[in-house]
Order: sequence, then structure tokens, then C-alpha cells
Amino acid sequence: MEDIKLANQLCFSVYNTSRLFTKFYQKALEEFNLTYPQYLVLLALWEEDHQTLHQIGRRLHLESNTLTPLLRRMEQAGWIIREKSPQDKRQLGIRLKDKGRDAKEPIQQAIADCLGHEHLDISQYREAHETIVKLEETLRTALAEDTDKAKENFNGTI
Amino acid sequence: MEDIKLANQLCFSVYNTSRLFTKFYQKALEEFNLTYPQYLVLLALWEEDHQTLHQIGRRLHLESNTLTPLLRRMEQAGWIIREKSPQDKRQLGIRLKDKGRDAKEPIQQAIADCLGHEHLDISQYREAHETIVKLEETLRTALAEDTDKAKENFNGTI
DNA sequence: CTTTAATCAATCGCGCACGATTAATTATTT
DNA sequence: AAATAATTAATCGTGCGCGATTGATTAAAG
Repeated sequence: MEDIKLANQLCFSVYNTSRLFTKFYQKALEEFNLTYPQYLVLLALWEEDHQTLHQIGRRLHLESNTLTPLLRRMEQAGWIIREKSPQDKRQLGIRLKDKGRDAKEPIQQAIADCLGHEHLDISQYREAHETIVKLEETLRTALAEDTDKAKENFNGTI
Repeated sequence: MEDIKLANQLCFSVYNTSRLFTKFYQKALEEFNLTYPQYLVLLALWEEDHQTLHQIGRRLHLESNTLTPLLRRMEQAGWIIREKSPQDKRQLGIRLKDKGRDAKEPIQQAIADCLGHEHLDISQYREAHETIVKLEETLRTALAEDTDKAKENFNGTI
């Protein structure tokens, strides 16, 4: 029963921190008319251009119900191009446009400026990152196991 | 420049963990037709009944644009009552209905069951909580300072 | 007492998240 | 080759978050 209290506090802190972090990024990305999730897509494409919606979803843990409209907005804004793959017409290929490629340095610079401006010494949060990644993994596997069990039951009863 | 990479990773982890945690709670709260933010409101009211929208907002770091519709839905579902304060007709008082009060134990039990069912040993995350709260505070003060500066400039130029 | 400022809830618009379903295409089985 | 299953993106509906504005009410200043 004491566990619930801790879980409540931990979840609430993570929830608050996530919103604050997003707000911080929104401020840095404001001048580019980018949202934080859109920036995540750019990060993925900067690392490897020309991925499918599905691949981007795997990386960001998002699905088509979120990504389809988001990517459409990014295409509308000229960051990317969406085009059906000729080989597999189920897939949607996502490629950077020049605007998206060229914006890499200025965007990173804007974020760096914001970090400096806010006197945010992120380097001291290396341990926080480790801690949170571990928590993330624990939650992901726990929730995945649960989904697996549901599938087992589903297959078992049919 | 290395800081940006760490900030990106840290923010992304927090963002993922928040979504996973919310998903975990949604599962536990499913049977009560409650969302995680609605559960947060109940938590606040269980601790102290009869608060104003503004007070709840201060506790949850949410404002009327989020809370007004959320509380309306909770009233619709019979958890709470919303009523204008007679003393100060600007304020909206929020009180638990019987359904909201009586659900405390069953809801906490459902969450405890979920914790057990998922084999989530939350107690090992006491340090994670401390780390994340510190990060939360850093971000909150950094963003608040920035808002203050904006206000200063605003007042200064007028 | 009247004007002005501050407070508070509500409203509006937009962009996620996400459970659930659908439709199209490809892979697999029979 | 035909039937079946799996994969993929799109669609739909709901509920947050939140920047911005509005309107009502109360407090403060002149």
C-alpha cells in the first residue's frame, strides 16, 4: 500500500517533468514553427533519411494514428515528402526536403542557445538519464508482457 | 553541443516514461472509466475535499483551459460537484460526491493489484523519484525565470 | 465613489496520444 | 491458383495540454 503512494508520486513527477521539458523545447522550436514530436521526427530523419512511417513509429514508439496526421502537417510545412513505396505499396516512405536537411544546424543551435540562456546544466543529469531509461525499460517490458498474456489467452480460448 | 545530445536523450526518455506510466494507470483505472488526469483530481480531493478549480490547478500544474472541460466530464460521470462560490462568484468550488469518496479504496486496490500483477517493484525507484523531482524543479525554475524576464521587459518598455 | 487593475473561470483553436476499426496490399498456406 | 493470414497506413472518436483571448467579478488606487 506504501508502494501505491510512491508510484503515484513517481508517475506524477515524470508526468510533470515531461510537460516541462516539452515546454522548454517548444520555446526553442517556436521560431521554426515546429512542435516537439515533429522535432523528434526530424532527429530520426537526420540520423537516417528515407525511412518508412512504420520505421519512424518504431523509433518514436508512435503509431499511424498519431504519425499520419503529424507527417502530413510536416509535409504541408515543407519539411519532408511522403510517398508510397513502389516496391511495397502498403508502406509510406518519408524523405527530408532541403528545408528539413538545412535546418539541422540552426535548430540545434537554437536549442543550445536556450540551454545556455536558461542556465540549464544538462550535463549533471547523466545519472538521471540512466535512472529514467531503466524505469522506462521496466515499464515497457511489464506492459508488453501483459499484452502478450492477453494474446495468449485470446489464442488459447479460440 | 554534446549537451544537446544529452538533453535530447533525457527529454525523450522522460517523454516515453510518462506515456508508459500513464498507460499503466489507464489500465488500472479502466474499470472505473477514469483517465489518469481525472485520477489526479481525485487524489487531490481525497487529501482535501472542497477546493476551488484554481487550487486544484496549482496542485496539478494545470489551468482552466484544461481543467474546466475535465471537471465537467467528472461531474457528468458523478464523481464530483461543481458550484460557484457564493462568497466570490469568480471561483468554482469542487466537492466530492459519494461516488468519488467511496471509490477511494477500490481504486487504490485496483492500482495495487496492477502493480503486483505486472511484478513492478516500485519501491526500488525511490532514488529515481528523488532524481526526477530534482530535474523537475530545475526545469520549473528555469522556465519560470524566463517568464519573469519576459514580464520585466514588458513592464519596462511600457 | 469611481476608475483601474487584478483575479478567476470559461472559451477557442490546434496538435498530439491512443484505442479501435477499416481498407489496401503483400505473404503464407492449402 | 485460391483462400487465408499478416502487415501497413489511414480513419474515427475522445481526452488531454496549452497559448491566447474573453467576460465576469472582486480588489486596489486615485
